[in-house]
Amino acid sequence: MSGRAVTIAEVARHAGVAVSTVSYVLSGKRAISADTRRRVLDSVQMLGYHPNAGARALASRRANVIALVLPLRAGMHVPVLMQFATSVVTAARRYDHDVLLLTADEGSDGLRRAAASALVDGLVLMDVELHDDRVPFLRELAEPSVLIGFPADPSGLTCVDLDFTRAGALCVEHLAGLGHRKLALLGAPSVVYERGTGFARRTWEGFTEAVDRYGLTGVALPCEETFEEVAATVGGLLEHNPDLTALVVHNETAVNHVLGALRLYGRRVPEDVAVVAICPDDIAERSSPPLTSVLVPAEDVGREAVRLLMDKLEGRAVPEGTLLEPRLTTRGSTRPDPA
Amino acid sequence: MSGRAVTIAEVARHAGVAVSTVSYVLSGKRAISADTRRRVLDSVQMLGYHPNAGARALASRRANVIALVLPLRAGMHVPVLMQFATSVVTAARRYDHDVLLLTADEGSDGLRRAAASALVDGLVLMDVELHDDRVPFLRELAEPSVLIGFPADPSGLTCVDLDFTRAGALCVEHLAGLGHRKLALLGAPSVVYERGTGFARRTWEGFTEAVDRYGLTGVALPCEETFEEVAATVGGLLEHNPDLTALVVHNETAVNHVLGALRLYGRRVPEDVAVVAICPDDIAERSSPPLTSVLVPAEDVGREAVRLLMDKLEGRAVPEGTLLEPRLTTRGSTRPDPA
DNA sequence: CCCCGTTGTCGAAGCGCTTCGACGCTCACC
DNA sequence: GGTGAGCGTCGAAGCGCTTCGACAACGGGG
Repeated sequence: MSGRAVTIAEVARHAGVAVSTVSYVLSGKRAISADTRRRVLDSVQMLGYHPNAGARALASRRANVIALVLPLRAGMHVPVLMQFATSVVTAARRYDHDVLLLTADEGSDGLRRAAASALVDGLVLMDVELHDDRVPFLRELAEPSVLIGFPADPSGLTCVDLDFTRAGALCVEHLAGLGHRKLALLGAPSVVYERGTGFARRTWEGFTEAVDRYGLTGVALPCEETFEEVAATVGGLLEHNPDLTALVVHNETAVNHVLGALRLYGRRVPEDVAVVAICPDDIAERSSPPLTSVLVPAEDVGREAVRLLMDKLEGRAVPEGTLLEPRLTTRGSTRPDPA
Repeated sequence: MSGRAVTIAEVARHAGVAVSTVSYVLSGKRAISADTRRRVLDSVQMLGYHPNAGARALASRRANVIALVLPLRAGMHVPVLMQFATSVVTAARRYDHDVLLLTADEGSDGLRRAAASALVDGLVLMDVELHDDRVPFLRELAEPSVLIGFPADPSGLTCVDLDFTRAGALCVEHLAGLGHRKLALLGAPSVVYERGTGFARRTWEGFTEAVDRYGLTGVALPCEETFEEVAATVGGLLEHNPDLTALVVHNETAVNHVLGALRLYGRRVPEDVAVVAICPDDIAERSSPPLTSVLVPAEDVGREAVRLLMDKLEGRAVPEGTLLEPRLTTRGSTRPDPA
């Protein structure tokens, strides 16, 4: 543990073989007799050998590290970010890679630094915005990258995300199936739309498109995140749309405030108003009543992003865009329209 | 950008000096004439040279990377974790270090791997529990580490945290100063206390101690996180303690439910019940009314952890325990007791 | 005027690993 | 019995950097 670290040379000596043989045993890049392999592996075990990452990176021109670039400011809900991060780490470990954490506030320079110094072999960027400075840079970069989220022009890139358009539509389909005719979407705070964050817009479009397709009436509004603003929005909505029977909420922070506001205005969920949320499962489950929801499959997206990056690292071709199919879970907040 | 990377040898050739001279210019470890320095720096600029991290690590026996170990499951509020993480990254960058992200689910083995392979020079562990498996391991480890949070026995380690005992006491002092005589603490979910998470207990102790010291009456309860459980807890509390005028809430997730429950029971904040929260500022500000709060200074804790780790890496002595002083911000949820 | 301490620079020896080419075997095949 | 194709192993050449010791060149003090 302490003192000088064990080197491959010591393992070789201990096992009575050449250094290169140890290397080949460990990498499996050449055939080695079962007998020799055993001896080497035993020595590795015995001496507690761990290959030096720097030396390995230098010689093999592969750091076995990928970068995970966090968004500067969360356009998405923070716990979801965290789920992404841990799922990326877990997935990367399965490919024997580690994860270097970068924040977006270094901008493209940070990415260049990490890539040019061969600190990392590839990059995963989270929460990419529609018009992101780093996108042109990534196109030029020799190191492969995968984006979580879609920029306005995804050509020449590799992007993964939940299919938010489908998610918005799915909510409408569920509600339409229950007989609701008049729906509303409460979305992200308006600043998020102005910033051009893709997922918020895409949900909005999916909602609108499905409402039209089913011949329903629907209204979509941005939604701020303090209780008072939410209450005002919900109040206005109910007042102007007395026949409203269903709400789609795509705003993790506000969703509990929405339920609070409905309580405040004496509307029961789901008897008077049905609610579908697009949010992580834990929020949906912890609400009262538990919410029918379409979850953001952070886990899956992270894993998929890593898989795509590994494919690119191996030189395999990958699709430009990967959209993950949303799944809706029915819980207590939706029920056939009583009307 | 693409093609082979620029090496120090190319810089040296371009500047007409020896490789070692370039190295010394860049590291500043030997005196170099202003003239030579200029030439070298120009060449670096011109060629877009970035030292190869692996080679540097190999030769200097310093990776210039530290590990950040995320908790397996959040005992603390997730957004706070994220703040920690970004502040650690930002602070590390100021010392010219990068951050490798590890999850706790690899346990001690993961730490050993990262340390033994010289991937990282030191470790920062988040959300350490009172009886953490990794603690004995860290004591033995040659690489220095800093813990965020205190284990039961912090001897031989370096730990940083907010002084939660003081935070609990500070809330009581604030309320006592406003004339409140009968207080309650709503804490973390009971499972957190059972798990032996230090910060939850310490707040509890600080609260209790200060209540005694001021000769007040106080009751402390764990608090679950669904609206219904919170409402039940708050309801029971109000019923059994009709003279209760103040609440301390140390549970970021539940705090909005607490406010909702108080609304539900017709108690106005702060007229009927004063509320002090221990939570991040953004939650306190976004509540209605905005909450008087003691914030968890994630930013400061992360920065301090990195500073301590850098000190250890340089061989400087550091204190075993560092407690950060809490600060209370008065907002709309507390006001002199009307009684 | 000589010697020695500074200052600035260079060359070369690693750091610990991967990988390439070489080489000695064994064995199947004709 | 000769030949060629694996198979298993070895030695050595780097990978790109840091750092140590050496050494000119230059002054200042005796």
